[in-house]
Amino acid sequence: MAHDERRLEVLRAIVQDYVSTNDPVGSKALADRHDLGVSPATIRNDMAVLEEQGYITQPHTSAGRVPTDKGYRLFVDRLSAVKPLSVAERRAIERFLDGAVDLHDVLGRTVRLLAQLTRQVAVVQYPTLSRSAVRHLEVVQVAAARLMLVLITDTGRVEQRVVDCPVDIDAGAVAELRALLNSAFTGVKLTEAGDKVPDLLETAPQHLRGLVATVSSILLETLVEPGEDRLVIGGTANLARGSALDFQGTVSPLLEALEEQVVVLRLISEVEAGTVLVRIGEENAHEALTGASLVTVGYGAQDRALGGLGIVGPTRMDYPTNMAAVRAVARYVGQLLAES
Amino acid sequence: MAHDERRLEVLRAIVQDYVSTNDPVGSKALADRHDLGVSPATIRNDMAVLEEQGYITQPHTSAGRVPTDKGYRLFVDRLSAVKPLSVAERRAIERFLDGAVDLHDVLGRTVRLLAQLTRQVAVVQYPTLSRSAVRHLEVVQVAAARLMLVLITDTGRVEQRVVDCPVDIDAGAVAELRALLNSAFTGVKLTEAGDKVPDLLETAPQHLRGLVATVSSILLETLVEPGEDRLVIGGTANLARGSALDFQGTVSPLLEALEEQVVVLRLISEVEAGTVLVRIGEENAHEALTGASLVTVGYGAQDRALGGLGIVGPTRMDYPTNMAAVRAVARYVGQLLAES
DNA sequence: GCTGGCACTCCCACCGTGCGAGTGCCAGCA
DNA sequence: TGCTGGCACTCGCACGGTGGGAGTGCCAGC
Repeated sequence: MAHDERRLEVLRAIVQDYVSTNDPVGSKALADRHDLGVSPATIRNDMAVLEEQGYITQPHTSAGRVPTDKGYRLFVDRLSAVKPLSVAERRAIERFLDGAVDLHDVLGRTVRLLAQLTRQVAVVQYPTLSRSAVRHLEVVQVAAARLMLVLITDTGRVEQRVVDCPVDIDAGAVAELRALLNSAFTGVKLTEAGDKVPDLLETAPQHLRGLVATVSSILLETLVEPGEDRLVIGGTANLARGSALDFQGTVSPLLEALEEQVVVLRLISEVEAGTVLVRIGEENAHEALTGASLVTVGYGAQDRALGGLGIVGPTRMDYPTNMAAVRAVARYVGQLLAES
Repeated sequence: MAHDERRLEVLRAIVQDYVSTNDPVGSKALADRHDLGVSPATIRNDMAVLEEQGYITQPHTSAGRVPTDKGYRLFVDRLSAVKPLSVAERRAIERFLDGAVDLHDVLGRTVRLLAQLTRQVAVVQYPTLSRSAVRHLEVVQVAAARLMLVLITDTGRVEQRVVDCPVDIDAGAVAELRALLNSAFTGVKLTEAGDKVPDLLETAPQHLRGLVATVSSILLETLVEPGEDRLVIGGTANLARGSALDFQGTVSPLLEALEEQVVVLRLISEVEAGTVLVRIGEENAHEALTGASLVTVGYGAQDRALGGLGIVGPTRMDYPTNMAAVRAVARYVGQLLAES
């Protein structure tokens, strides 16, 4: 029916106006600013229906309407097209990310870029260890009975662990150990590293067995485990900035949740490369994220996501633009990392 | 003169009361809450003098007095003793930091601990590269003409750089290069690494010269340079929390400055191990830090500071307690890192 | 040099009010 | 049947006036 379409048009107009002005929007303002072809009175009727359906609400009688989470959801799913970035923005992305010297630097730049582009809090996950493979394992002797294990993955991550050994180790053993570990693990996915351990133990010369066992267990325990994933966060100033109003006065619970990392990590790792995922307000089970929206996407090669990135902001945000920015940045980062 | 002493006592009382209540403190309240042995009228006279000397000020007529930056300075320098930590707090420090698996983890825990202990924003610098020595240099082939250089320092830092080479490299060359670099640089301080390059180039076999030159220059350019220092920041939620009032409404400039890192890094690296440094309000040249105080200290072995750590908060903070916390944490972190 | 008393200042919280934006409903019209 | 203009009603909010209270400076007395 034509009615339904117009109602959706009204909802779209409400979302757009509310996002840009931050004021509850009334029927008259809508009629003025949009070519809906009907009078305010008609719009009022539509609004009443939309309200009954739960897409909009009014903060108090005789105020304008505000989209609900459900309203934003409908808007994102059916009423908006991802807005292409301007040439200037594309150029800014390139300029910002080019010249990065290492993974840490790439992700640091990415998070700043994303924060600047969207004026929201930006979040970037380090490439997941669980989807990475071993490129090289280095063993460095730190003290007589202490080794440092350095894992270099094919995604460019470098992780270190200190291993305490029961007995002193001589330099020759270190070299042997290094060779053994590399021949066993190089090229192996971290999730499958565990399967290689029995073989490794068998082929290891007698005098190294104990050492190899200790080292492998540390490797598996501390590196393969999920929860070892890292997050870079930036643009928190954007939270304190305008959107104090959007979070009923205080942003500190949200900041705490962000610093805690674990909640956001769980959400951000449920991504696919290329598909932008939007979670709105109450859809985020966690309490501190009620009232906030996440826009996330996986980055990496086409076939597999190395990790996720995205933004966190008030539910009242410009979804089309932000989705575009997140997607574009992820694409560019994916390319950049594929090269190295 | 006895007068002067009592005046200082009055100043101390003002600072203490103001810090704990956040209300401008009047003569009557002072007389009630402190045993100054004189009447409010006398205190008023002292206050008038203190105000004339610039130690306190009143927000408006008929309000109580508030310490100025100068007043806090005097308080910190002469009127306060660093408050020893409670046993529970000491135990909390140990419990919090024990079980850290690597440098990243240690510093992450440190920053959370410090933020929790002081209820301020905590800042921890990675051990400065300029004061570190090379423990090991690893060279990993990433592509035909691309190497990854991994630097492991004696302070536990691991840094990586990607090096693009003009020509393809075979595996043998990589091994030779690794051996050359390690024999030249292992044990050498990063600041002195430059001096070793001429020797290195001379002893390098003909066919590796070009490669060695490329790699060394990357090493020196990107790793020895200052500005490569890193910062971990935590507890920003504490900023948004109560102290919104302390920063004339908005904390976002301060958050921006923190994320920028460079300003704070400059301040935090001017530390000595063991000596707690306090910078109050206007003393911080940078605009965004006006209105904020920094309490910093170097951590590391007794003889040399590996890096700095500290807190950032409103000028209205509990200096004695925070100074104690910062010092205790630095000491503990120093010990922890000395072991590894 | 300290003290109590006193007059004065001035912020702030409180309150009542009018305005305006916005709504819902209704009768009329295409 | 659905859209429209009109109208009465609601209610939040900005606004201005006001009283109380906390705090001060000064002064005379001890």
